[in-house]
Amino acid sequence: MSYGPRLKERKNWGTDDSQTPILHVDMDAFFVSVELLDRPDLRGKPVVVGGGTLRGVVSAASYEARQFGINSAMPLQIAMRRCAQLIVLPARMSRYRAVSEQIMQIFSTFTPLVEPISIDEAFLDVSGARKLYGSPLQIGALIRQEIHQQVGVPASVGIANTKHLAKIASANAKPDGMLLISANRAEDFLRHLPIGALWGVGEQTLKKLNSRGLFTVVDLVNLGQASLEKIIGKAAGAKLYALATNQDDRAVHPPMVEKSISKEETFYEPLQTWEECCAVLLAQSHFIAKKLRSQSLLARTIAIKVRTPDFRTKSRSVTLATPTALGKSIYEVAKDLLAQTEQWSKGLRLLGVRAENLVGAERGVQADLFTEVKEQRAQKAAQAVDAVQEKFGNNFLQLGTNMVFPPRDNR
DNA sequence: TCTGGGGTCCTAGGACCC
DNA sequence: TCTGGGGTCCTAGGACCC
Repeated sequence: MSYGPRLKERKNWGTDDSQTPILHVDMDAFFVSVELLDRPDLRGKPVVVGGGTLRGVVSAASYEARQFGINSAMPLQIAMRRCAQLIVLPARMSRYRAVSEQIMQIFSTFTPLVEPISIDEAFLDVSGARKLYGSPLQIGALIRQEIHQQVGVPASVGIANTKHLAKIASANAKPDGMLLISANRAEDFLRHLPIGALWGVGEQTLKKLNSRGLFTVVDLVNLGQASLEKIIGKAAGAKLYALATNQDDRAVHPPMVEKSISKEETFYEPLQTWEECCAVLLAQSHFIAKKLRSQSLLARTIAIKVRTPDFRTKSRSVTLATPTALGKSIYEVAKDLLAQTEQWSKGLRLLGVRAENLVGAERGVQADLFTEVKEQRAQKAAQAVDAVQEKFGNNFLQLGTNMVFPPRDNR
């Protein structure tokens, strides 16, 4: 594979980059690319990174794997069926995060206006970098070069006058390319795209629009905003119409604070008993509490999510009088919510907890923290009991209010 | 073919207040 | 007593993105 600056030749959407200050930089098959850094022997082979269990899905697929019809979000079982020699690697998130930080660091040497939108992509506004580094096109080429030399993974760059178009441009530049869409060619470029290429159009929206004979962006433009709003709702309609006509004045800005924190797990064997469910909720509640405190946040609303073996999903939530960042409080609330659903008795394929309505922690957090320390001691005690139990058999033990039972793996 | 986990945003109905 | 209208908050569920 060849790296370095190169402009996609297959389509020419202008060479005038004077009005296109927005770059969207997107790594190609990021997780796989990072794995290949550590496993060069796997280059050129069909490789995917995917969830560790049989219920997992493909997180990233090498271009060789894609030739077998394998895509991200595809169930692993199907992917393996499509390609017998498929190499499946488990995800190593901490490694990907480290590489991601390295890449974001490179971005920040070109402009302070960097907005990461996931682990492997970001928007950059380079309007202020012209004098130092050249035109957007030149900056795009430099960024690709830097990422290649310093990190060694391929990156694609889209350059346009709006965020939305820059994002679509980078998608069209893949793999390992760069695409500029000049401002005066923007609407022309959009018109020919299938509706599904627009950001925010998923399977459901596409089905709705296709069933009404709408297939390309120009169909949406001709339909008009009012009619579109009637089909897919007011907010979604207005948004989609704006994108279809390249009206997108969102600025590139540094990331906002998180609005929710959640932890959920899917179980190969559905959870069957109340005790199992509670144990999962307890661990998840503590995980969330820790994360809340590390960001000095309190949750006003606690929600749980359950999914039954027939893939039906339910949620329950409650808003507290006093916001909390305390594992025990979150757990108690989550347990009550679970009791309300009565879904757990049917067996749970998925169970999760979410903290929403986050507010900055001010006074009163100290007391919470102290309680948490006591709680950690209690957990250590519980672990000790677990150890004893592992030695002496599978009878349930009662310890204070915590039901202790053998870990899943032992059954 | 059988569907992860982390998020964001929107809708619609009901409660409540003035 | 038999019933308005606007605003805000809460809850459940759905669509979407990476």
